[in-house]
Amino acid sequence: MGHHCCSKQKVKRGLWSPEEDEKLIRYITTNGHGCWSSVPKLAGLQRCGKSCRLRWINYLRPDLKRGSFSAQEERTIIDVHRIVGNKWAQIAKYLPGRTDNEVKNFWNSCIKKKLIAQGLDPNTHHLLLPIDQINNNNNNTNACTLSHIHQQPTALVFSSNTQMIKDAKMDMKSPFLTLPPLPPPPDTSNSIHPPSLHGISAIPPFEFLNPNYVWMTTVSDQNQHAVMELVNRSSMGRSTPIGPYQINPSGFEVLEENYMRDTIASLEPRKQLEGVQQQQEEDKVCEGKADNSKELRNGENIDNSFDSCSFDLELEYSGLLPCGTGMYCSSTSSSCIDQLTWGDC
DNA sequence: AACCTAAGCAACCGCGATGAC
DNA sequence: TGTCATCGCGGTTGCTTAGGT
Repeated sequence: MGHHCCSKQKVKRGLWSPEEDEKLIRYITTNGHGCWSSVPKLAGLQRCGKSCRLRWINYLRPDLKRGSFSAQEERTIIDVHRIVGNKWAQIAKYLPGRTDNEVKNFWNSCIKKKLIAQGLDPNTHHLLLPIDQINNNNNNTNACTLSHIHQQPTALVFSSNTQMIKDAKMDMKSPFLTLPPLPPPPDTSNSIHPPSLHGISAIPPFEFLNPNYVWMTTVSDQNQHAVMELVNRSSMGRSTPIGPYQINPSGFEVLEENYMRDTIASLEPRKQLEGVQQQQEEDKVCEGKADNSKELRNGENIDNSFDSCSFDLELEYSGLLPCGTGMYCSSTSSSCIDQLTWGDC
């Protein structure tokens, strides 16, 4: 049985033969596809127009990039998916040479499983399990606990008690340092807008990171907020605050977005930042995402998760990082947070 | 070598959006 | 304004292949 659009035609189904591919390529390269429903007849194919279109878009187009996805592409998919959800066509716009079908298949066969294995909900990108459960599973009961889920490249989950955060500044070389910014889609003039960065709640502003900077985190007692600062490595002590963020079990939340944006813009100006900011006003979806970051995890109100005397600072830091390049190091000493670094150890 | 299983991928299906009439 | 054809997208299916036993 053919498609409804070509049920009257006798059409072939299944895999395309090289001869069929050649016919379709020859026809489209010389004539263009025009009306897809007429393509099979004009090209001499026993296929329906829909099948021809799909074959061309997903496989025969000359600008397609074949082969496995790079770490950067994987990173991009995760980041955009966090914002737009299962909008594969929109995600694919950020990956030149990749099709929505390809992105979708890669997500379902690879990324989705990785995220689940890391205890992250692939739909919401939030934690599936309570942080303490993850810690217990790792059999690490030290007060300064780092739970880098083994062999899982895209997430880092760690917790520490309040006093340590107060006593020590956390110097965390971000795993995103080597990753380039989220590229704009090839054509931003069409109806598909670049995804807004507004409301990204589960991650620090990775796209603005620079190898010359390290993250420093302090905790504000009154507001129960953690303030993240970017500190210039070459002039330690001269910090450039990016925060404040509220750090909650769901991740980071920017409390003063304009402050962050202005500061970041001065550090790492992005060409498309203005467009992104405009889009922030329109992007209701992302507002919802931002609200989600305030929502409960395991039924607890976020405010309640910060005990005034002793709360666990929990950072969910999910982002793409190829296996092996982001080995996470931890010290078990009481001052270990000072020594938490990514990389060489 | 044969069988089984899971992963990866190409293709199909169904539905909503859009535009022409 | 309603109907129909077409397009585009997301979800799903099923085939192929690689790896393990």
